[in-house]
Amino acid sequence: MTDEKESRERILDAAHTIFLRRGTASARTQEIADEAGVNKALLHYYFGSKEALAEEIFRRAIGDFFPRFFAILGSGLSLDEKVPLVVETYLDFLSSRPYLPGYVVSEMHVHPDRIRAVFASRGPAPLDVLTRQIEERVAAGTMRHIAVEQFVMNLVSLIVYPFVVRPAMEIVLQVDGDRFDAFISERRRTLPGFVLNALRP
Amino acid sequence: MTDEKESRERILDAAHTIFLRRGTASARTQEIADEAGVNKALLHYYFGSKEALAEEIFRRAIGDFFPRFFAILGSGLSLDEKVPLVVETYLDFLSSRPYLPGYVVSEMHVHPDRIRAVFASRGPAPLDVLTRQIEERVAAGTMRHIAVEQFVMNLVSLIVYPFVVRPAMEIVLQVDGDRFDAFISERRRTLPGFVLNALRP
DNA sequence: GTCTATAAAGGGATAGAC
DNA sequence: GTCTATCCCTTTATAGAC
Repeated sequence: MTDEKESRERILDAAHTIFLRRGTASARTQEIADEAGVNKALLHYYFGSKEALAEEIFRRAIGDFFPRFFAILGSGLSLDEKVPLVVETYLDFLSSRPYLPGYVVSEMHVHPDRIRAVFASRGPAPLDVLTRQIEERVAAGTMRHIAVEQFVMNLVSLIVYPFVVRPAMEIVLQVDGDRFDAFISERRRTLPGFVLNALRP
Repeated sequence: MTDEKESRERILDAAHTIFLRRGTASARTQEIADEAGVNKALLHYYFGSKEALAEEIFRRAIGDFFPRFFAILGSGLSLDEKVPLVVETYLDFLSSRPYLPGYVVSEMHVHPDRIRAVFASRGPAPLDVLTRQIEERVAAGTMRHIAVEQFVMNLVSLIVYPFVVRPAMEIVLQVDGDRFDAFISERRRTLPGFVLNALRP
C-alpha cells in the first residue's frame, strides 16, 4: 500500500521533472521511468499512456498558479497593498520554478485544448472586486481610467515575462546565472511603484 | 535554376509554417513535404536533416526581430518618440505573426543553445544611446532612475506577453478571436502613456 | 533535381511471468 | 504491483532509378 503510493508518486514527480525540462513532445517515457527508478511498463500500468500522464502533469503544473493569483486580486486589501503583494508572491513563486513558464507556454501553444480543459471546471477570472477598486479611484480622481483586463495583463506581463524569456535574456542583455537573481530582486523592489505610478492622473 | 530555388524556398516556407504551428518536436517532415508540394526525400537533399532545417527556421524566425527593435531604441529619436514607435511597430509585427512568440519561447526553452548560436555572430544589445537618454532625464529631474535593462524589459514585457499567453487569455479573461484584436488596439493606444507615466518623479 | 521504395532507428505500448 | 521481453507503428533518413 505504501509501496503503491510511492511508485505512483515517484512517477508523477519524475514526469514533472522531465516534462518541464524537455517539453512534452521531446520527453521520453524511458527517461521518466529512469528518473523514477521504475520500469516503463509501470508508467503505463498507472497512467495508461504518455498522453494521459502529460495531461495530468499539465493540470498539476498550472494548478495553483491562477487560483493564488486571483485570490490576492480578489481580496479585501487596498490596491496599494495588493500590487506589491502580487509582485512579491509571484516573483518568489517563479524564482523557485525556473522551468515552469517556458513549459506552460510551450504546452499552451501546441495544445490550446488542454488549458481549455483545465478551466472548464473553474469559471473565468473573478475580477469584480478589482474592477470596483479601480472605478472608485478613477471616480475620486486619483487614478487614470484603465480597463481591468488591461490592468491585470500589465501586471502579469511585468512579473512573468522575464522568466519566459530567461534563456534569451542571458545572452541579449548579458544577464547570466547569479545576475538573473539580482535582476529579479531589483524588480521586486521597483515594479509595484512602476505599476501604481503609471496610472497617476 | 529557377526550379531549384523555387523548391528550396517552398520547403523553407512550408517548414516555417509547420514548425511554428506544431512546434519543432511535434512537426513531421512528411507534413512539411506535403505543405511544400514535394517529396520528403527532397527535404533531406536540400537540408540534410530535420534538425538542420529546424535550426535554419529558428534563425530566420527571430532574424529580424531583435535588430529592428534595437534599431529603434538606438536611434536618434527622443524617448517620447521612441516608446510609441516601438509599441506600434511591435504590436503590428506580432499581430501579423500569431504563432511566432509561442514558437520562439518553446524553442528557447528546449534548445537554449540555439539562441546562443544566433547571437554568437551579433554582439549583445546596443543600449548606450538609450542609457544616455535615461541618464539625461534623470539628471534633469524629469524621470525616476531606472536601470536600462529594466526599462527595456518592462517595455518588451508589456508588448509581447499578451501574444505569448494568447491561448490562456482567450479563456481566463474571456477574450476570444475578434476581441483579442480589440484588446491589442487598446494597448496600442494606452501602453506608451503607461510606460512614460510610470517613470515620472 | 525529383521521385519511389525501403531501410533503420526510435519509442510508445502490451503480453505474460513472478 | 513490478519486471523482462517484445511487438509494432511511426518517423527519419537513404538508396537508387529517372
